[in-house]
Amino acid sequence: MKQTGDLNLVKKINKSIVLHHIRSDSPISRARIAEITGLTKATVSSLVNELIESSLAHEIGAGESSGGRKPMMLLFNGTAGYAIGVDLGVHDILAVLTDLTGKVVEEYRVQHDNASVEQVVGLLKASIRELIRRAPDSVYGIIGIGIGVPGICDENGNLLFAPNLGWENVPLQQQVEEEFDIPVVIDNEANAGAVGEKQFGAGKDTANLVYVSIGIGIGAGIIIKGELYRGATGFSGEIGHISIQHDGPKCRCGSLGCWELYASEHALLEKARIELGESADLESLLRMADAGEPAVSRLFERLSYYLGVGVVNIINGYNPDFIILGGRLARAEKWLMQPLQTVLEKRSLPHPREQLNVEFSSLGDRSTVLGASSFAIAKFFASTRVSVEHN
Amino acid sequence: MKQTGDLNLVKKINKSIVLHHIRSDSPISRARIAEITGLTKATVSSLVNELIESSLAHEIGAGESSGGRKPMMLLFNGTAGYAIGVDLGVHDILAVLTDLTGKVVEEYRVQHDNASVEQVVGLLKASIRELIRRAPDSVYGIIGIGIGVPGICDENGNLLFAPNLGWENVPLQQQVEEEFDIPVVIDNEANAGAVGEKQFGAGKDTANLVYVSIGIGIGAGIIIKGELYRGATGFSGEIGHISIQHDGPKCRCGSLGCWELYASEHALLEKARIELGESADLESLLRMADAGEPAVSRLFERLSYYLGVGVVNIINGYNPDFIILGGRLARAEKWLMQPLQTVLEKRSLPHPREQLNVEFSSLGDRSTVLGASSFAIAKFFASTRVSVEHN
DNA sequence: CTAAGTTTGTTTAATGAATTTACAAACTTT
DNA sequence: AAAGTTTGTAAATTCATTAAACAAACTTAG
Repeated sequence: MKQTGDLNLVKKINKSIVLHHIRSDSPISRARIAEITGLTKATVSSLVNELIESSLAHEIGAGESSGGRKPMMLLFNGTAGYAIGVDLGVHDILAVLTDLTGKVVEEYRVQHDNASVEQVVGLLKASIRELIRRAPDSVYGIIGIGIGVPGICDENGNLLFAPNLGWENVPLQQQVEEEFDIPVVIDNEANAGAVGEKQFGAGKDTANLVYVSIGIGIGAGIIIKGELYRGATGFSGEIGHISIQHDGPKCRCGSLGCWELYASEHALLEKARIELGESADLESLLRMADAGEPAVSRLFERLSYYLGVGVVNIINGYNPDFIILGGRLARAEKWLMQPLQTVLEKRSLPHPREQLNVEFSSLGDRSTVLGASSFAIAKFFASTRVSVEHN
Repeated sequence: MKQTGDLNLVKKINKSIVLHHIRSDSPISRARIAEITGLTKATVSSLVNELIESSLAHEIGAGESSGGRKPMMLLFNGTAGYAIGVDLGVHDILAVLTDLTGKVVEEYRVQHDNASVEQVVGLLKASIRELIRRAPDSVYGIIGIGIGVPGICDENGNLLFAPNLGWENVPLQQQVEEEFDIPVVIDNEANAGAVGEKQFGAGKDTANLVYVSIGIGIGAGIIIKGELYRGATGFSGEIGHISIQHDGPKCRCGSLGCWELYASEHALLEKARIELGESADLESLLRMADAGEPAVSRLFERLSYYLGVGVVNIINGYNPDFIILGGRLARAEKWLMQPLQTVLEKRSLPHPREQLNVEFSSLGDRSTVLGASSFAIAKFFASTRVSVEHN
């Protein structure tokens, strides 16, 4: 049912607002918070003191006077607890331990051969266990685990379908929650990546962005007005299966001419195998391009073109003001960026484009883990203390 | 700045919840509202009495007892005020006067030849003036005007670009507001249509739907979790310009192979001209198809195919659970539905499709006006309703 | 037909979070 | 040193919700 209003809600809202400012505008004084929120100084004072009480904020001493008594500056206490973010990849697992600000303090990587679900989930749990072991002591301990997966999930944290892993219907959240008895959030790796970029990457100051993850397949995470947008059933952005050629080759999804048949890493390697007469991986293709092999540069150029076609569709369909390209293929930025820009300039509607920015991810392969950890932190603040939204 | 919490907000929230139930579950008793909202009987009683005070609800007598005192049933007072909804078309204007429940009480239609912006806006104002003249007396009078336009608008109600009208940068909201001194909302006709369908049409029980308006161009209105979704810049869903053939014919938008080049009314008529050797309008094509002309049926069949290709893109990209096809081409439902369904079954991902429904609009050409009027009503309740005390 | 139980809706007192007003402490400026 | 500013806390007030009590209106069991 819908949330009704009462004093509890009022306090929750205001505490959330106060904490938000301490988190994002720190160091900041009580008086300044009162000024920008419109709350009275008394209210802010009381809420801040409760936050200090619960170790989420602390005073760090007096600041500069502006003509009167010196303000007592407040800081968010990022080390009151720690979160774990995991990127469950098709061939490897990347897990990080972050503090409550999202800063990475420990990292753990492991390859897997994807032999069986049990084995991979076992490795996943082992990674988490290792990071828990390494976590510093803190007031709240490990407050949550976020996992980004290469597939679609439902709202209960079941991994419904992960084609590139070959998994179906794995109750991942339940399994991990039972193991560690810590709140777990599962979401698509592109959604996590979008949040990661929004929070820590190029999209920091943007309320509307699309993160396109170009790996073996293509996925997208869409953030509108600061919030992750999921489709009707909780998983959206199967954007790799938007057709860019209605009579193109058949895709395993049933449709024809899907974008991901043209612009994914898989598509690139396939084309390379055909045109170069031998199979190569992305790393060697990059080396060959660097060495000045024209056939390979042409491959990347062709890929950029198709990438651009799909990105134009995103622009026209979703109308973001920032597009961030990530995933494994982001390493080829050098070869992709310029031709991509050309396609966009030629093909996108003038109105949406005006204020549009396109960039490759600056977080390397960490977009997803950072976003996943961010999910865990958000859940902690939503359930325990206060709800966190806005911008 | 963000809204902080105080007692005012609490009351506003709860009053809004109570009114919502009176609007949608009426006739309903105070006790029942308390039961389903979780508010106490005392609170509900107090809020209901204020709503009655301000003429938005009234008592209609006792209902059936369920083993105790008979409940006093409440009704929403739909005639406390009236709203005007307008569909500004490329060749005509349709305007309606509705009560606060959205029920149409007066209608006004007029053709226009789109000679100049001034002339058409003049006709628009005349239509509104006529409906205001015809409006019954009421407590609040005309509470707002909503206008659906065939183009993209910004949040200030400026019509930025309407290609099929040939208009650019018309401050429509301002012009109409100045004329009548009544709050005005401007939005895209497809957005309005989506809201109309959600409120009064096939999409009543659906939280996630896409309304595709297939007219001279193609537009879409997207509703996610009951709310209209607009892109970053306040106008989204230029879905007609998603490319379904990356190397297709050039579109005026700059891209190639846009959907609307294949599946709009304009595309159909163009194809008809070429294949039949003479130009015809939609109405005559429908007559010819009814008369059994195989060349014409083939035209519709071909159109359905392209329609399907784009709809599959919508399904994969937005993941709605209801798609409603409206606009002028909805009249061809008979010829389009079956082949369209075939394409969808063949081409869409299994997961999204499972719970998907596709239907043609049942509101005829009224989806947009009803949605537009609904915008006006929503604006009234969002701004005025709660602060109607102590006038 | 009466007594007991139920349901509805109002009244009254209590709760608690924010606001308003006042004020002390700590600065800067003149 | 006096005057003015700024910060943060304290006390009193406000007000919407809740909780508890209750009267009115109705049904049902015996």
